[in-house]
Amino acid sequence: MPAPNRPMPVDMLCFAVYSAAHAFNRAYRPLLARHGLTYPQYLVLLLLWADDGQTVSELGAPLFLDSGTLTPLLRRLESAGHIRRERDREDERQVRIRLTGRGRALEAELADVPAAIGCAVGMPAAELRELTGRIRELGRTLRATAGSEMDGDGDGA
Amino acid sequence: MPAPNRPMPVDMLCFAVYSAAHAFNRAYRPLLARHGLTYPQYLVLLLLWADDGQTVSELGAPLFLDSGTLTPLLRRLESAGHIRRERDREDERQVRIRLTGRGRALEAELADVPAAIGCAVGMPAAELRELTGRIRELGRTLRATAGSEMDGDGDGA
DNA sequence: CCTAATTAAATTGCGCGCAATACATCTAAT
DNA sequence: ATTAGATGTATTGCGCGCAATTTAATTAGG
Repeated sequence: MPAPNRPMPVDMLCFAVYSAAHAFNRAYRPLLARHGLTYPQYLVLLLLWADDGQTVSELGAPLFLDSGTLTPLLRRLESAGHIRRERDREDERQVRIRLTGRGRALEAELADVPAAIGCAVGMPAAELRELTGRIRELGRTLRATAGSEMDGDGDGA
Repeated sequence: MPAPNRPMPVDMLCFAVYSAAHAFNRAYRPLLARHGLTYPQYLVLLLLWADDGQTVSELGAPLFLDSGTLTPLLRRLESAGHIRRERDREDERQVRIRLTGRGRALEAELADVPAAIGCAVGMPAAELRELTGRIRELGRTLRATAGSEMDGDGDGA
């Protein structure tokens, strides 16, 4: 009889993605910790530096995060003095997130972070773009399939 | 003067990996939740099905997880009746993790999970292997660079 | 108008993931 | 044997991430 041929984490696409995500988190941690930031907080700041005054939902959409995650995260950014949160005058349901001077100043202080991470990745720009595109496409496919019950006969990623 | 040319999450490799990891988690969730399992718990069970009686450290090594994460996770698997935890007679520092009958039975009950995920990924086997290998290599590179201070001039992944 | 349905945030509860620390056991060196 | 160091787990504290629920504000319908 043939061996069970079980999928092992080390061989699985899902696990490669899972552990690479943790590896990125660990790479960012020392760079961001000296400013008291976490990686998800840094992502939110990137969005705000590009477009200040977004609502919680507008920030959550590109990050695929909801208010359950963002509300406490934003509260921490607020108590650290990086942002302010104010109800929208036009629609009081919404909360607009605005950078403080301190929050804006962080952009310059963290300007070298992308280069440091790029160095840690150690990949030519072209390959980096190509790999990023393939993983983004993977995410899109997974999100598209999610919710619909699955019982096909794929390869066990 | 040129635009600031800020890195945006949507364009970054780290974010593609981050959001793909969450997408996998969401894809696994409904498949595992009916058995009361989480994705990391499923990874541990995969290792145990292949080799029962491993120590906490032996389980943690391939997953890049330490006892701070595994101890409570294993306690939950134990109270769910899937595993037993017993101190090693030879070396009482170590804790050996052994499947119960219930834990072993889960392997058959979850046999269709890999296929369901493979279907959600929707990728030819050859491409799947190639992409898995590239992301694993990315993780290896990041872990190798982690710890050493970085201040090069990469591309901002 | 006034209600019903919708929408935006916030809240609650739980399970990671990890740094830092504590504790027990084992090993080595004297 | 005693002690010092190393090793394996456990504990504590904090910040996500997400499902489920709640609250408040807006919109739509009658």
